[in-house]
Amino acid sequence: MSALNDRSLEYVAKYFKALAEPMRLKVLNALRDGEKNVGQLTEISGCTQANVSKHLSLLSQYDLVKRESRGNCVYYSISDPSIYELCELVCGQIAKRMIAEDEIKKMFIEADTLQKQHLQLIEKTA
Amino acid sequence: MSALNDRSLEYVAKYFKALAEPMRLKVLNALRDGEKNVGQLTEISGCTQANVSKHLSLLSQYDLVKRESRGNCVYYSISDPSIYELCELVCGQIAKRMIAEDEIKKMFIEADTLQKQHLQLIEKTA
DNA sequence: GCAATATATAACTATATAGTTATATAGTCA
DNA sequence: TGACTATATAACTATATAGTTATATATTGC
Repeated sequence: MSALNDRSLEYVAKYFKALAEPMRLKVLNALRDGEKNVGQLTEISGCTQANVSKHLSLLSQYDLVKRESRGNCVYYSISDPSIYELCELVCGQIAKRMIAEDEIKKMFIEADTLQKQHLQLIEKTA
Repeated sequence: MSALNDRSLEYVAKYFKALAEPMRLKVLNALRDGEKNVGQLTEISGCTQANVSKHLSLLSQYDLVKRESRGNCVYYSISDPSIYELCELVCGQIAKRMIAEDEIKKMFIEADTLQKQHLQLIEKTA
């Protein structure tokens, strides 16, 4: 990453872009416990078969998944488990942030409760 | 990543999306050796100041960069160096692939050379 | 206060792409 | 061969956003 030229940056960006889509992450997540065919992935993802096929085609283009047709089904599987490392790094980041958010939320709720109690107290004493 | 709900996937996807842009990667890359102000980043990136500002604002939103204004300049720096781990993982992937591509290219060039030699041979013997 | 500089933002255009429906393609089994 | 099932693709729409220009907002030094 020290002296990446524009072409390489372009390449890296495209790779990230392949992962920058909830539906594709859902598909990759579904493939964690082994290969699945398009029908299964369609069911899991909850969107149309056409859409799943399109996403799989893109993932396949970036070698994120392997394609193997057996019978009249096509089975997809993770081609390189290191993508999960990526996801875990990101999830780590996000977990940190969510915890922070939760703490902030709690503080707000506590503050809110305190304020309400305070107002009730004022009402009573009035 | 075992049981990520849709909201989390959305979150992860957005994080990747922040990294899925060549110009933003260029900026992050430029920040490897320490903080830089918007002017410097504009010069390095080779695009307009407005565009750099917009990208910085997005990176800032995802806590990928820290913002600090001193004087009438605003200095940005990497807020979490673990993003470089991400980039290195991706670069590793891409390096592998580029080597593979190069090998394929070589094979084509060799095949091409062979074919030309073959055709010349045919011409001569004809 | 006023000029000069640095950064952010608003408004806009152009482009990419996620999702849809409809259709094409390919394999299976009768 | 023909019906049936599974997958891929074409054509389209809607939406998001990268980049642009012009302008607003700070901050500094006079």
